[in-house]
Amino acid sequence: MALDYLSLLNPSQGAAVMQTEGPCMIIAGAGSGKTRVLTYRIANLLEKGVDPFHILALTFTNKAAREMRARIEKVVGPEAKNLWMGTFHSIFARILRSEADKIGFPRSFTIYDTQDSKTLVGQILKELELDDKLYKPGMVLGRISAAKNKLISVQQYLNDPVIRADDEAALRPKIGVIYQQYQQRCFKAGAMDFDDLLYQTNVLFKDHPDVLNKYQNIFKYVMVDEYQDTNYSQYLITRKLAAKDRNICVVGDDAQSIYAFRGADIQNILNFEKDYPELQVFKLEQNYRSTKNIVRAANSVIKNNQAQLRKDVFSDNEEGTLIEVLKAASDNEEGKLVAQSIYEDKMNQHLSYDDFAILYRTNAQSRAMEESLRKLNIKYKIVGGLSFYQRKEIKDLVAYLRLTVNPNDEQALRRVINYPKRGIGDTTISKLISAADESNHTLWEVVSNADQFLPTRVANPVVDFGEKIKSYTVVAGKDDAFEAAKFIAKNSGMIEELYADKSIEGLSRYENIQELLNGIKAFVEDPEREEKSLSAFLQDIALVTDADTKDAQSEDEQVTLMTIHSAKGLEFRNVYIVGMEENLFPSQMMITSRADLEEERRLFYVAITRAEKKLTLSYATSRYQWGNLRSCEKSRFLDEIDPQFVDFKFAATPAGPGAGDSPFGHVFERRSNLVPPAPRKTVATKYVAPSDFKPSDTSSLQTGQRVEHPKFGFGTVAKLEKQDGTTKATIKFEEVGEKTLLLSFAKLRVH
DNA sequence: CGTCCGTTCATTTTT
DNA sequence: TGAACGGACG
Repeated sequence: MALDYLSLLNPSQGAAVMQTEGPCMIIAGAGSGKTRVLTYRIANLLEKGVDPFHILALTFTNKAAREMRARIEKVVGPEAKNLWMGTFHSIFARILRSEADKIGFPRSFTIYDTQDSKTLVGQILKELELDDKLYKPGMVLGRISAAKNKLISVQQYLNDPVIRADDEAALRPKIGVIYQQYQQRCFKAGAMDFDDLLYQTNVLFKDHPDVLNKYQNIFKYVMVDEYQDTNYSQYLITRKLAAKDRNICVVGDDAQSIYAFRGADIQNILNFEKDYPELQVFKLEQNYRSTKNIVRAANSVIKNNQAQLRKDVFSDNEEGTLIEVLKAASDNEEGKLVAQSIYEDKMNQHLSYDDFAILYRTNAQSRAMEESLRKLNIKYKIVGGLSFYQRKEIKDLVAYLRLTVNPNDEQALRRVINYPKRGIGDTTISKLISAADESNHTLWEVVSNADQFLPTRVANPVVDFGEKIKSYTVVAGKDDAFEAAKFIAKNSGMIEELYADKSIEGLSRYENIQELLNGIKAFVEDPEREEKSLSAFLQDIALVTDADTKDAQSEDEQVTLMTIHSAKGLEFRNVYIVGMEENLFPSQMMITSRADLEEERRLFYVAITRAEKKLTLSYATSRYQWGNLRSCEKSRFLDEIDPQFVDFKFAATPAGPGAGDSPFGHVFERRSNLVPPAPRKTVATKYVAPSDFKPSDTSSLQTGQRVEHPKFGFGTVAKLEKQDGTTKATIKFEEVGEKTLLLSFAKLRVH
């Protein structure tokens, strides 16, 4: 039974859904039902008899891919499972795995996350003894990443006179050499970073036309979501894949391109027509999300941009309330006004805190907001903090798992070679590294043959460590991911180490490990998974760095706080955009060039169009920045909004004596009824060492003895361990809990 | 081998 | 302002 698409869609949506053959571009304004169109378009293809295995749909986030798959499944049923649908990175990681041997990588290659990459760059900088004032890992990695996204190989980078001149002008002539080292080290470690997943796919398709041909035949229909955010590398992949059948459909909105700083090239969407002269263009211009006022205000802002595709977004929704502008004397007061406004709106209009979002340009702005929300007892959540997989303890265990699957993974090896402590110090590690360098072996090869490089005494723990990892590899070869991970967590000593730590943070670290293990269990027990190996699990999580994993578990209603960037694609009933100040939004670093300023403006456009019913903008006339108070001017963007959509009444300068623009005045009066009860002074009974403190001889110290420490106070000896000639004492202190001290250093008085 | 303390540095970041 | 990192020191 054929679906009656046209009754479910407006005319332009319907036309885009029906046009299944040939190149096609859908310009989808904010809130115009883009996902709906993509969903039905794929459903339509399937209904016409196209095999789901022949359809490739690329997104930028896992969340987007998951949501779309779910929606398609609702329309067409379980067939949707067979679609090639996922993020660029996950789809091509999958392809690279099966073709890895063609480009010289192991099938089980590791994916380095940004932190691994940064650490590796840092290590290379150290080894090359470069000036750390000039060469910052983040900055260097940025250059390397930009090069890869433009498909500039190491050789091209080294030979290009323009690049060379650029780097030399910036007094950083060694970037090319670092790039070369970096790629070599990744290759040796059997690792790819995020950019490599796309870069190496291009290499694969370029050097192996037969492979390209194979995938051209598989992917008869290619679809790309958020096309305005593609970089050159992604652009070329899609162009190559679609070269044969030319059934490529891209969806995007040039007005929402906000990732140029990460290599996204807005020209990809502006020039799409040049690649495909027979292109069909559809414009989705009706906004179903926001009120007329919000949509029109957004339009009035974006029309200040020159580089854009013509479109006319409109709304048939109610007029709605005017946009409110709040003016505050300081960042703290801004927080107060926003929190207050949220509280009042919630109460007066019977809303849930889930209906509210506070958006800001920089993460640092969240602090003032959080404080004010807490004072009013408003629950909130911050999107985009460090995700589960970035926590130290999780990265530690994952490093063990990575090492088990790919022992050459240098970053994982260095992370856990002495964690938990097993007597392999920094000196030993440096020796191993230089041995690896000189003998042209991988670090792992040197570690597993450490007795050939080091004197036996120091080599022993290293060899033991190597044996341990080898035994893990064996376990992972026969058990599923859960059994293997459980074994490794226990055997490595991590569980014990974390369990011993009874502090609050220690407890939560222990729980996080349990949660990771639970996650692996769920992975293994998922009936739809074919591969249940450790390797499969690692592939799965390497690209799920996002906090988007599970969000459904939010118990209480809460206000959402996030950067504008992370708000893209989301919508909220009431939205607050805070920090509308020059040099903050637009950012100071973006006001020098027209292109950059236009990107900031698009960012503002994205922010405005998140709101369904009510939009509030706020700014402060002074703000703490890097420790000192600076005065601020309101953002030029405020003046770009057509004033007929704005209500400035709350931004008016308060009347009355002493008010004016002074940061004080009316601010003080407000403060009085908001000030929380002063925090009770916690008088800590701090131990102070007596002036006559003299350490005693501890060579004959016994377990159970009572001792005194100049800093920690009184305690009892719980454990004594002799190791390599030194003695470690674990002492239970009355004030500060358990501490492990080296007797040779600790000043103890025996009682 | 750890801990403490001083120095340094601060956009945005789907993967 | 504050967090994150590296070197000195017990």
